[in-house]
Amino acid sequence: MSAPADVLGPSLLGCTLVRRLDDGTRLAGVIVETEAYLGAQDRAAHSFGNRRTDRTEPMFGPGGMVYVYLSYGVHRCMNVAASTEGDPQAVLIRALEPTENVELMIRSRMARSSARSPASLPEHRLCSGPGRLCQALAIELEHSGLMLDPDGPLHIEARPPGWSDETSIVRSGRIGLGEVGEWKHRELRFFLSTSRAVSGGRVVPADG
DNA sequence: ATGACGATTTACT
DNA sequence: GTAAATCGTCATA
Repeated sequence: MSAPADVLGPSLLGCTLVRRLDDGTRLAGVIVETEAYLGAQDRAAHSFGNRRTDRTEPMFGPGGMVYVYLSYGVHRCMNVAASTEGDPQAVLIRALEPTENVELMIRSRMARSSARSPASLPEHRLCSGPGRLCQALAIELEHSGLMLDPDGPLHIEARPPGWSDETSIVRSGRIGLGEVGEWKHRELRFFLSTSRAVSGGRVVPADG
């Protein structure tokens, strides 16, 4: 977790994000899409220019600290702080392939969105976006500032032994940014080309 | 105290 | 493809 964000981002693909509910129930999915935010120099990062506030404080924490923020007044997005304490880099988790307690995740999504029927939430769309996965795993603002911890509400498990999807990792420009100059086009989004659960535009750099 | 602004999702045309 | 929803955060006063 102390790797820089552009290294941590792709290395989280294939790992499993686990949400442990108060009663011990596990909601989980394999990470298939991430984005790196490089900190003080990155015009697209909340921590650009070392902007340090109550909200962005977790980005300044040690690698493995969770940063959750509210997007568009509607959605939560979860990040994991990268690098070391004081260097505000982070990796945004953008999509998962649901694996554990999927029925419960569907119910969690319905309770937190205007979705009316499970039919509108097929497995490959359940967690295919940063806001969606937070709905499915019941990730809230109150989780911001926690450390990833196997005994806590959130943690990340290593790739299974023999994981061999390294070759299907693809990169592209980040999604949904405003006017941030060159930073808009730097390839800091990482996803598995083999996954159907990645969000929105499956934009691959020229030739594909 | 107030006003502007989103690292998005959904429904509808 | 377009548009609306919706509120915490941040800057300014």
